[in-house]
Amino acid sequence: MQLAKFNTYLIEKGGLTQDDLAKIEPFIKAKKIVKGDFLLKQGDICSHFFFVEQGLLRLYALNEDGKENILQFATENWIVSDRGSVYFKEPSSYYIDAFEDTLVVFIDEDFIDKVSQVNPNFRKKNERLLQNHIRHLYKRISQLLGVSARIRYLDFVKMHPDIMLRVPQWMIASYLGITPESLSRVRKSLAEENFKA
Amino acid sequence: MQLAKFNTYLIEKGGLTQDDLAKIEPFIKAKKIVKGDFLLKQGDICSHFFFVEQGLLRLYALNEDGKENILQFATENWIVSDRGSVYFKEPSSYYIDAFEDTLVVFIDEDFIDKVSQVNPNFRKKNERLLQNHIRHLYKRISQLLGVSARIRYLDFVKMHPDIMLRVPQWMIASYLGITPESLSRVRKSLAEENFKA
DNA sequence: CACATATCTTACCATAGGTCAATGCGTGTC
DNA sequence: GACACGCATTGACCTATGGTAAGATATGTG
Repeated sequence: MQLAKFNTYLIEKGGLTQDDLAKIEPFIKAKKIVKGDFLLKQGDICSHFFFVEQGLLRLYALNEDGKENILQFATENWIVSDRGSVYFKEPSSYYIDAFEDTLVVFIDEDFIDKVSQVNPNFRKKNERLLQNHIRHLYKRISQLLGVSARIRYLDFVKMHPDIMLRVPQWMIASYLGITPESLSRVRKSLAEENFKA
Repeated sequence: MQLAKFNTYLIEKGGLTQDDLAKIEPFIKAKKIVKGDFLLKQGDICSHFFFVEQGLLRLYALNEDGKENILQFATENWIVSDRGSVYFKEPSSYYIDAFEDTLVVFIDEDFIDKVSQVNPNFRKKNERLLQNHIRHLYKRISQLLGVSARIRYLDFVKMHPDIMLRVPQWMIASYLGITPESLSRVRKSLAEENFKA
């Protein structure tokens, strides 16, 4: 299986060398999953981090009325998981499924330990990635706390133009925390303003 | 300066021994700050993680109309910071200030490296703490996406009864993403229901 | 005590966004 | 072409929450 992106990721973000890569190659497990397949369901204990080599995954929760709240999209080079569930072996509250046929690299805690043995810098690099992830989550919370749906949408378009093109609008609405109808209205009002201007 | 809680934290959460503690003691910097003091302002580069030995800090953003959005409270045994700013040396978008007189332990990147040299397990433990933190942030996002103000409030009361008693209601409203007036109404309606029941 | 300041509540109205139902539109299938 | 399906839009109406302004309450300070 060709895992060009995962290898590049390990080199650029994880600080590994080509030599290191050769050593850890045996530990790498990847699998092709098809659109609609689940990698995690509510109640399961999440066993892996999932790196997207090619395709598109989504992480979401269901609220009491059965409505999906999309917490994250993961396209190429993204890692998605219920990290809490992996680390603390607790049942997850979330679902992860594939919205496109997706080539996924399965990363377990063990893998991180092994890579760290091969290259001790890896743990520190990994820590930086986590800190960066936390930063993004803060930004998202900050937006949800104090920013209108309209602006959140504009921000999403700017930040994730690629995802815009790959998922239906109702998923973006779910990610933004509004209904598809509301998003449609926001888009209409934006379009009208652009026309006037 | 007595740092009983920080020491306990390093032992219990960081996996250090008493011996380790003795070795790193010289690197520990703590400082008493008074109510109203800032540890971080928008535009600054955040230089430390802040461990609260005693007192109460808050992390917040200002939106365009100058309204505060409180991202996090930190009471005893909590660490708060703009981690992105620390790690990537970028200007912060946030403020951190003290709402009570607070004894703060200043932790820099260097400190983490030093402790890791003394006890190599520390880095891995630290990673777990980060993953746990991420889990909480996901929970918060999930709530903001799909849960009413009323339920978010009830959840806050259950999760943080201590903070309830130490900060004014308008700060809790800010943390929940609503106005103080709305929170007042939520509380009223809850009170009425309890009276009926 | 008189006063100032901060917080919380209440009442009234405004608005963003939700709900429901109908319609339209594009694509795939037979 | 005819139909079904998933998605997006629209309109009418509803609800939660926001905005404003006025009191009420509490606490501190001279």
